[in-house]
Amino acid sequence: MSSSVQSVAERAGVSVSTVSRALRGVPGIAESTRKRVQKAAEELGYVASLSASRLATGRTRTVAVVVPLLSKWFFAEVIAAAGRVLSRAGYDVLLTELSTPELRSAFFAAPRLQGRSDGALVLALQLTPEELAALEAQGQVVALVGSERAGASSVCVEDRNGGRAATRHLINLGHERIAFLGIQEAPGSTLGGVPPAERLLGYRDALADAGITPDPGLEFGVGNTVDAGAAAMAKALTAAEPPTAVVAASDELAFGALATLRKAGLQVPGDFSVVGYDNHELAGSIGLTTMDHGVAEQGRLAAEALIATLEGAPAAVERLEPNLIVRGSTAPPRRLRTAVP
Amino acid sequence: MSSSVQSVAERAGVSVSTVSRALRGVPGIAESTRKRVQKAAEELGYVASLSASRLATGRTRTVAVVVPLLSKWFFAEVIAAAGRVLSRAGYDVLLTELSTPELRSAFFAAPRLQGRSDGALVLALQLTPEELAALEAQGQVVALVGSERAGASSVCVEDRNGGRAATRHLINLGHERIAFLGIQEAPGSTLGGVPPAERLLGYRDALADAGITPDPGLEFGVGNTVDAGAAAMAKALTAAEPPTAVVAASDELAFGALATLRKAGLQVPGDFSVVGYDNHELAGSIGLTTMDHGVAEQGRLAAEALIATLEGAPAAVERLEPNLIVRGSTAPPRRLRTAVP
DNA sequence: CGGATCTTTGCAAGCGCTTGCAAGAAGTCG
DNA sequence: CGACTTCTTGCAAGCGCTTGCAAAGATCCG
Repeated sequence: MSSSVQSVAERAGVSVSTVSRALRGVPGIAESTRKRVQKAAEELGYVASLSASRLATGRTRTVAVVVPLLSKWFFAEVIAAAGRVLSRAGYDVLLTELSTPELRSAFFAAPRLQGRSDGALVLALQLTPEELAALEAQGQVVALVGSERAGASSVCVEDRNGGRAATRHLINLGHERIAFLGIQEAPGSTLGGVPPAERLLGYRDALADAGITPDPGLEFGVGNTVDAGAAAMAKALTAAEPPTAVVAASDELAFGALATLRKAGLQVPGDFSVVGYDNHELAGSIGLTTMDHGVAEQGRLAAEALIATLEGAPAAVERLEPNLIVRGSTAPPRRLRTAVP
Repeated sequence: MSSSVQSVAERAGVSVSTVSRALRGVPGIAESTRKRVQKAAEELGYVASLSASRLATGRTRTVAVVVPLLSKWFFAEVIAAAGRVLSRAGYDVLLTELSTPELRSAFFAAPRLQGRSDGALVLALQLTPEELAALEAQGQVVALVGSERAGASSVCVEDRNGGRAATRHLINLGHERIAFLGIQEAPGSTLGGVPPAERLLGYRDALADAGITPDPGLEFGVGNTVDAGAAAMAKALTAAEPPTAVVAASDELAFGALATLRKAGLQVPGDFSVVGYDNHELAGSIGLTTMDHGVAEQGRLAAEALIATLEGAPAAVERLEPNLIVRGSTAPPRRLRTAVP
């Protein structure tokens, strides 16, 4: 169990350096010797000391995954996908949740990854240049998900196209009064986990494309929770000329919107259409039309990019195109449906 | 950056051992010396090498969190809560997802935690005695969530009481035909992440308490997903004498049930009552009556127990009592409601 | 068959920190 | 003021593995 290279060396009748090389598959060891060493190691139940080899090599074969909030489905899903890739490649996964501004600044103020990991996979946090520099100063190779920075690998989604596609879908169905529920961080928060308002811009693009004059009164910015979505939807319904459809910047907001609509006695999609964003695990069961942006794939790709960079490849940027998934929450507005039986 | 104790020692004009002790706050160093050393360290941007101190001490100050499936809300929530406690106590969190039987057996077959962590926090997996022994043989202190084993700390929920309370709530409202949607692992799966059917037993207890003869045709065992819940609910509705309420063994199943009921045109709670189990983050927004069993608290308590054990305390077992949270998905059955205006 | 060329192995010097032990400095007390 | 504590600090021996370099053996070829 706690046997050392020494003991294996003695048992196999070779030197420690031979044991080290044999067990790690370093070329330059006779196959017969290697076998003998492996046998001895096995008989002794030998397991190389991680700390010792890390100290000697300076590499940890560990990747830190840094995430703003673990309990959100999106992050859990990305981490899971990235984790599978990483552990298959032999990397350990160190988890760091930066759920408050204090934790965030403390994390970047001290060299908290130094000697702990070879690379960092940073999800969603919009890193300041200083923060990125801090990570690099700690010897971390960094890969980003959901943002882009010079010098780091990243995978991001063409959210503007996504917002546009979601909105265009509604426009194509005949909707003209379309609300937008956007994600906006609480004013005081410096967590900075929210990506720029690309989705909102896409929404405006689509309206412009269709020659619809945007109504600022139909754009809402709220926290990314079901309840916030419900509240915003309720407010939207009180407009002088209420919308007939809504684009939500996340499925969670959309779930809230659906709850409000149901409570208001409006049929979806009969009276009102809803399109979400994320393709949340529950979106399918609920029948929500939404934008899929390959959440698991983002994790996978980012992990692969990070591993590649760790093994010497240059940093790479990957852009994912979101995809509209039409389910049962969207349909032509009632006005048109009665006209066209 | 990559300065060593040496350089700090020289700069402060002391020996390396003094630096080591000064920086770690070991008693027996004059306050003035400590100050001087700290200053030197700071000026040099010195950060102690983790691998080196781990090698020297034999402790990693890392805890492995082992979980069957990361992307389920329950696990993410537990991990998040545990992670906060652990990192506040200065422990790193190493994440291991055992999402398939192959990964599980590979994990326990090799000493994968040896030298990587001091302890393991194992969620939901019902460890075999051999698996637990394997972890202990690797020098891990282990704490369990959702199961109980001799020699390990654990926190678990009185699920039988929970099932009973959920069911009793419906009985008190006047329901008599009550279905149960239970969680059952796929037959081939050896993942073993599912706790024993305590909740089902509680359901039967409650029926027995009320003198209702249980109808095996109303008990369903399915995978723990929204869709499975929806399907099972659909089947339940086709019974010769259909139920008027259902107890679901998880909120996810309950979400599925709600979807089916809505699709079937049944009003909840007017025509049908549903009670879930978990108090899932979305349960509140959806208005689901459910059993809360302090998910985050389980993580917190388990992490605290693990830390305590790592610091020498004996293993401890904590039992949580689940709590009924009444929301809008339960009401007296229609028969009664019309009788009692 | 002898020297040149590979191959295979061992030596020893790290990697950077911790810690038991002992020595020197300082303080205490009768 | 000297013997005895009590504090502080340094020495040096690890912790267990990796790796550059050189030596020893094996192989090859004219």
